[in-house]
Amino acid sequence: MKKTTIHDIARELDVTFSTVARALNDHPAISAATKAAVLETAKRLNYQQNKLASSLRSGRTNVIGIIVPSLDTSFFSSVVHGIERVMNENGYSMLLFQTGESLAQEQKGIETFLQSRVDGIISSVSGEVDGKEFYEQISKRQVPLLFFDRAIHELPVPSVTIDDYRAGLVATEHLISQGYKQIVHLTSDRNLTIFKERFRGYRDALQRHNLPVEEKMIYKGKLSLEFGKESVQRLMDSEIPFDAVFAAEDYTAMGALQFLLEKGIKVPDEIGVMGFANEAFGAFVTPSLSTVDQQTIKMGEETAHLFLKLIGNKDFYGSTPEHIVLDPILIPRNSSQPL
Amino acid sequence: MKKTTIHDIARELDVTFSTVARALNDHPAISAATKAAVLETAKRLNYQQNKLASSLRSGRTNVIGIIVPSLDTSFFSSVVHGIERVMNENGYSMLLFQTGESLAQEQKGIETFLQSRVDGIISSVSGEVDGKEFYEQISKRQVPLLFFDRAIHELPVPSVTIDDYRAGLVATEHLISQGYKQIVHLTSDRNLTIFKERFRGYRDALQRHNLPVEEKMIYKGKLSLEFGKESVQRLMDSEIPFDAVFAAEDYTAMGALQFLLEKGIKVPDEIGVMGFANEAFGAFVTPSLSTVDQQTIKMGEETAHLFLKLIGNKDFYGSTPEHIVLDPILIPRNSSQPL
DNA sequence: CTGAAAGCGCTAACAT
DNA sequence: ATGTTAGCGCTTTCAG
Repeated sequence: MKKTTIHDIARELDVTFSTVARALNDHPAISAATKAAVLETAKRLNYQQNKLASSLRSGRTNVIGIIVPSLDTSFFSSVVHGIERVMNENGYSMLLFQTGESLAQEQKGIETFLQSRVDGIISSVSGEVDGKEFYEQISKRQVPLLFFDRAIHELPVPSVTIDDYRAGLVATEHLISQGYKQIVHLTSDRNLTIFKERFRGYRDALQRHNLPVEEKMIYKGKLSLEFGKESVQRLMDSEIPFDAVFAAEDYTAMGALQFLLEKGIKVPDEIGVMGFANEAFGAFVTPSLSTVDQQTIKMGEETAHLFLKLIGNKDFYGSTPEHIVLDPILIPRNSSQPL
Repeated sequence: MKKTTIHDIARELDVTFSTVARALNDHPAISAATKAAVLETAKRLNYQQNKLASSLRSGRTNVIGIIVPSLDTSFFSSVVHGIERVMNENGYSMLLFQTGESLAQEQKGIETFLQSRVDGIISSVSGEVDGKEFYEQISKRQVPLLFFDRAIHELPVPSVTIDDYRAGLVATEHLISQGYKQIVHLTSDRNLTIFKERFRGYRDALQRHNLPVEEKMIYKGKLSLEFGKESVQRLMDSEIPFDAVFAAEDYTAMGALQFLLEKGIKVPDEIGVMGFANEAFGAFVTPSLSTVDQQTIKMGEETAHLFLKLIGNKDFYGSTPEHIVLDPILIPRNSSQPL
């Protein structure tokens, strides 16, 4: 069963294929009668436009490429969910690529997208990317590029992020306002702006309230349940006094929380715990985990909307890039609020 | 800056474009010297193959389309994660489409994929699809199709699922083995095989152990935290005696669990609770939630492997479809195990 | 309102 | 080992 083309429809109706093409694209200069006939025949012959041919000729694919570290993370899958919904409503398809935080994969993804002639690329860069050269291969080709959450700030590229500095600040100030004074910070060892910003917020909050910022209170590692446990274990082993833990990610906070409870320490009365990301489990655990919400779906939607707005510009890289910064939402729960 | 094509490379090197094409595709009949020269020039001119042209001509896109209800669900995003990783390793790109459980969206996704000439479609059908006609538009076009998790069993299409019947059976038998005798089942009102199978397992487990299967113990609704709470509320209001709840999904189980705890009922001592899906929160809540793991990432990987295996066949629809059925893994935790 | 013709960038059969 | 040629199925100018 060969595939139906506009030539087949043309032959049936005894018109030329270019008339058929116009009818199918709802061209104004085609009579209603012809359009109806073409549409009917197309349906009857089970015609499906070949987008490859159409894109090759027109230079537009209506496809965008999305690069994320991993979909097996509620943060990214939720943002992608938001992006896809909006882009889809606006006639775009989405090619998806996971990097697994590897630079080689990121390179492969970009190349694939470029070769597929996507109309734009939306990326949240992996932890291994540093320097701007890497992503310049995209701007050199004049392919529209947007970052979300993890941006490369040296590059004049639009982005949608949350205010991680403010998030770190607000989270820490919340702990301080609850009476905690010796606050440990657990953060990532990856070289990512988001974590540096959260740390800056933590640091500034302490300073603002005349609390010391101490090396021994800051732990870096691979964010995870285990890292949270280990860190608290190490703190206790070295008998460093602390009365609260602010982790840059919820699983890590959860690890800390679990370890504390196992050791019979009362949370939040003796030690307060604060996470980051608003994972689903936070609301369900006991004590419920205080955290910061990143507005994931909104981030995706805003990213898509910004893309749609900018794609109209003839000169994407000529205009100064727009940066949308979403507000983090503090979600105080029981783990950080002693009576 | 016009894009470089094989013609540009050919001109530089004073060969024909077909020599360049061959060199680029590592054709055996091209001298090493020419290949090297072509590769060097390609790199220098920043050449990127145009996959649209190549696919249009060759009839293969190396793109597969994935249809899922929503990425904002840990189950689906996790499976997609597994599919993407494997397909990507094998040179495929992935177009992603979310249906939001809507038939109209599902239709749109299929059409887009067909028009994009994907090499295959992997789908987990939405709750609104019934009958096989819908998906026959794909088989009619001879485009390889695979189902995962939610399949249409009337269609001779390969699939990767878990044994939901067994899962329901094992989960219920576990409850029975723990001494529970009046087990409520909370399930979905959607017309999906997965839920019917879980129910069948529940029913058969009761019958096997000479326990009555009663209408009043079975609640159908939109699976969610709220539905879990409501159902338990209603049970208590109508004073129907029960000693365990088996929900077909973890959030629903969590709702039931929370409501019971709020009412001062001891879980698991007075009432046992069992969920389904092994959501992250289950391990963290108190009491920890017993559940059934669906091997999501493995499901994705198996789906991809099956696809890769079958795509080789010249006659996809000629051979009897292979069905891979994964074993559900019972994860007994505290919510179902009284001392 | 419709037709004719060119060409997007590549693959692949057929030559040489 | 390389060149020639003919499309893949469409969009888009230029004609009429």
